[in-house]
Amino acid sequence: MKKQKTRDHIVEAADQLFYQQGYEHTSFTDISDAVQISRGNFYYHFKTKDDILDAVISARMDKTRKMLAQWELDGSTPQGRIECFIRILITNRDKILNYGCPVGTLTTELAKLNHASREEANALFTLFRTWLEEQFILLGRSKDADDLAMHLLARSQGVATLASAFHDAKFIDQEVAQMCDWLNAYMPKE
Amino acid sequence: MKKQKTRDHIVEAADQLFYQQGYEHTSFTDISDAVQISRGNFYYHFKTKDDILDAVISARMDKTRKMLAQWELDGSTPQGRIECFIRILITNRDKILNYGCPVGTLTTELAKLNHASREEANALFTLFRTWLEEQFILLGRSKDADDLAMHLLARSQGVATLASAFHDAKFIDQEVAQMCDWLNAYMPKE
DNA sequence: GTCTATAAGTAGATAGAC
DNA sequence: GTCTATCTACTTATAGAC
Repeated sequence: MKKQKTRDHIVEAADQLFYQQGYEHTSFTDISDAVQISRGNFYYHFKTKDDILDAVISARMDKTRKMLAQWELDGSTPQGRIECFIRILITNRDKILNYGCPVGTLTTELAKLNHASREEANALFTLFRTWLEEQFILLGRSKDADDLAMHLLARSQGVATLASAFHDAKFIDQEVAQMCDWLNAYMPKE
Repeated sequence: MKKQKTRDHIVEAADQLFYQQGYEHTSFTDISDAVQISRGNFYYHFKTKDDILDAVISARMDKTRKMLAQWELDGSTPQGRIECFIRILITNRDKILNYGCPVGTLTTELAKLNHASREEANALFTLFRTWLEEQFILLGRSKDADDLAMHLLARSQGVATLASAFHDAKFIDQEVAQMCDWLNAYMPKE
C-alpha cells in the first residue's frame, strides 16, 4: 500500500466531478477546490489533465472489477448474478437521475471530443459486456451470449438516459422489473 | 420567408458541429470557419452563444415535427408509423455510429453543464414521447401508452449509445429487428 | 451586414520559493 | 510536497471602421 494520499484524493475528486459535470467542463480549479490544494500542486502528481482522466478511468476499472467479483459471490446462479447487474440501476438510482450512467456519459463525451482515451473508457463497457456474456454462456446460451449481453447493456443504458432526462425514478423501477421478467421468461429454467 | 441567409447558415453549421463535437467543445471559431464569416459577424445575428444553442434546438424541433408529420403520411397503421420511428436508427446509421443520437447526447451534455436550455432540449424527447404515446393509444393501449412510448425511446437510446461506443452497425440492425418483433408480437392484431 | 482589432476572462501548464 | 506567481493560448464578447 503506497502512501499517496493527495494523489488519491485528486483522483477521487476528479472521478466525482467528471461524472457530475463532465470531463471538459471540469477545470483544475474545480478539482483543487474540492481537494483543498493549490492548482500548482497538481503538477507534482500529474503531468497533464489527460493523465488525471487516465487515472480516473483506471480507478473505475478497478472498482468495476471488484464489483463484478462481488456479484460472483452474491449470486449463486447466473440468473441471480445478471439480476445484480440489472439492479445497479436501483442501487444507484439517485445518482443516475441526476447524472446518468457514469460509463455511458463518459464514453459519449470522449467520443465527441475525439479524445485519445476514448478506447480506455470503452473498456469499462467491455468489462460488463464480457462478464454478462460469461453468465449467459453458463445459462447455456453460448450461441448468442454476446448478443444478449449487448442487449441488456443497451437496455440499461437507455433507461439511465431517459430516467435522467425526465428525472423519473418510477420509470427506472418499472424497466428494472421488466428486464428481470425478460431474464426469467426468456432463459431456460433450471 | 425572411431573407436571413447568414443567420440560417450559422444555425445549420452550429447544429452539425454541436452534434459532432458537443456544444461546449464547439467554439465560435469552429462555426465561423464552417460558415466562412468572421467571428465578429456572429454578434450581429446572435447576442450570445447560448442564443445560438436555442436557435439550434428550435430548428431541431421544427425538423422533428415535420418528420413526425411525414410519418403520419408514410404509415397507414399505428404499427407502421411506430416502425418508422424504430427505423430512424437504420436511416441515420452512419451518423449514429459516429456521434450517437443527436437528442440523447445533447440532453446528456446540457444536463452535466446544468445549462439553462436543458429543458428546451428535453422537449425534443417529449415530442417523440407524445407522438409514440398517441400511436399506442390508437392501438388500444391507452392504459400503458406512455409506458410503452418511454420503453421504446429508451431501447432506441441505448442502442444508439452502445452502437456508437463499439462502432457496431450489425448491432443496430439486430436490435431494430428485435424491436419490430416486439412491436408486432406484443401488440393486438388488427 | 460584415469586417478588423481588441478587450476581459479563464483554461491548462510552468518556474521557482519554501 | 505544497505553495504563489506567472505564462501562453484560447474563449466569449465588444467597439468601431467600412
